[in-house]
Amino acid sequence: MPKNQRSAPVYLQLARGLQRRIDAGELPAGTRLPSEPELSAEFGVNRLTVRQAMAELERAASIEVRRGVGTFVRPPVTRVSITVDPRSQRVDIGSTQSVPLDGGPGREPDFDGERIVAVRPGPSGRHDQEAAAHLRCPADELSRVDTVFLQGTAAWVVNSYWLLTARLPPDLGPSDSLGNVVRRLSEAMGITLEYDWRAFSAVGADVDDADTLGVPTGSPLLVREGVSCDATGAPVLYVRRRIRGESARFVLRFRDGAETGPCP
Amino acid sequence: MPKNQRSAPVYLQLARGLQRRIDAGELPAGTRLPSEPELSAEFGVNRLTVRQAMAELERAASIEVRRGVGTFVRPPVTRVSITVDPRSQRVDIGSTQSVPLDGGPGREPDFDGERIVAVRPGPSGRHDQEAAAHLRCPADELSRVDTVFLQGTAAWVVNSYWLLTARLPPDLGPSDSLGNVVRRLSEAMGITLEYDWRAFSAVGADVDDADTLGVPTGSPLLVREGVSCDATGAPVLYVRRRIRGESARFVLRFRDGAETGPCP
DNA sequence: CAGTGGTCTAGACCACAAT
DNA sequence: TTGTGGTCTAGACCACTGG
Repeated sequence: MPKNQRSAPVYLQLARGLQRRIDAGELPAGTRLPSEPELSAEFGVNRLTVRQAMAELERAASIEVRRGVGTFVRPPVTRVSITVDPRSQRVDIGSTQSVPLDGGPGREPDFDGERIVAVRPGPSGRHDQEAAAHLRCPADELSRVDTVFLQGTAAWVVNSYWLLTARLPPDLGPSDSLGNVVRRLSEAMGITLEYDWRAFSAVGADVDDADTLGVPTGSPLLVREGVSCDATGAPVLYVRRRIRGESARFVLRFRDGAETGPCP
Repeated sequence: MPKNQRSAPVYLQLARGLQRRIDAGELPAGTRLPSEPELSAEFGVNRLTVRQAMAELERAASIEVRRGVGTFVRPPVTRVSITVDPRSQRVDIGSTQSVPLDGGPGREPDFDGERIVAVRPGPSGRHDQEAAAHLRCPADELSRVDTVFLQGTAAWVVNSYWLLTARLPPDLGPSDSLGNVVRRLSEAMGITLEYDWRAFSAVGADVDDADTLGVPTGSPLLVREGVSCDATGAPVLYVRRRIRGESARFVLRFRDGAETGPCP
């Protein structure tokens, strides 16, 4: 319906054709597609062109490519819902959820929780400026703490905290693990943290996050960021969480009672 | 820091190298990168390898590739914030915002608003099952209304509504435009719609949405979906909005007063 | 081992934007 | 017209997975 000039590139035609067959149920979830050489021969195009089409579908999360094995039609995504009551403020939105990672059976979680991967005093990256603006202080007075939420060996959330270096607990270090880092920080600072604001947005994974999360660059991530403040309202902590797009969804409920239909 | 087996592919080394120089401010926003043949010669690799690296950075939204012109370092994203008061329920979260599209100067909006692009009675796609589950009715009794939010000629939101075909206003059709479609539907049904729930998640653009929004397949989209119900609490309308990731962010404020620091 | 997808090369033609 | 990025080919070697 939308754009339609001249003829679309071959790889797009191929991708759309396959996508259509997937949508129609003609290629149900789990189906193995023909191998790249086979498709290449079948459609009379170069293997690279086939690969380009496959890359489209993979980015659209329609197929899963397994090296050395084959490519398969993906099942529809199932997300974990993290429910938020819009009336009760200061609820800790989705801080300690345990989430079943997709990818099927056979995953034995050997560790669940938040793990610190880096503590960097001083400016050290792309988001320091924003953090400084949100916390209304110079960027060079801030430290950044990076953590991941693990389930088993796989990370499903990467997390960055910014706070004044002066407030950073000295005993905090990499490979320090387990438990709620926010609570840890809050106790170390002797402050009760309150929510100021939280925001939701979507970004593509940058090269680093993609690496940490084990997803391709540009993969959709759900970002939840915000500022926490002390009892006087002074901003103390800026948090920026990047969650694998397929993993979670935040839900706001507006009606009372146990209105539990087949909701999210 | 994370993964590090053997040596990374050339295209990744190249991409990371450039990304590092961008992050360091060595290649400020707006800088034009050398052309593909130039980079190809400079690093002694094939042009396709260079292109693969470029594709990585483009998916990471670090660079912008302009056909026939060149590739340029992107400025940091600036989002429009759509603020939500978590205490006031049933507020219409971000329904009628007008948003300045990125991409620089020279865009004269000739039309802003919601425009219907398709009205399809009966099952017609991938999300019909979910819609039916949310509305607790058979999928073949539902109709789907697709709309886009335009600014000028560019779409920044694609929207799908599901409701009982029996409730669909007969005078609703494609190229029907302007105004708030939800209000229109609500009036036609003679029902006051209330929020049941709304959820936020991130997905990659599928082939269709990518086409409509003019973004590459797999681009991060912020999804806001939910169910509206009538006064008795019966689910009536399921909405699924896909918003270009770079365009918007939803903000929840938890503190009272005019706490307007350099917030989101 | 054979088959799969992942990377890379060399070369070609095209559509597009600026001049 | 020139130079840019977009598509496509033919062929090669590799790393991984499974039996």
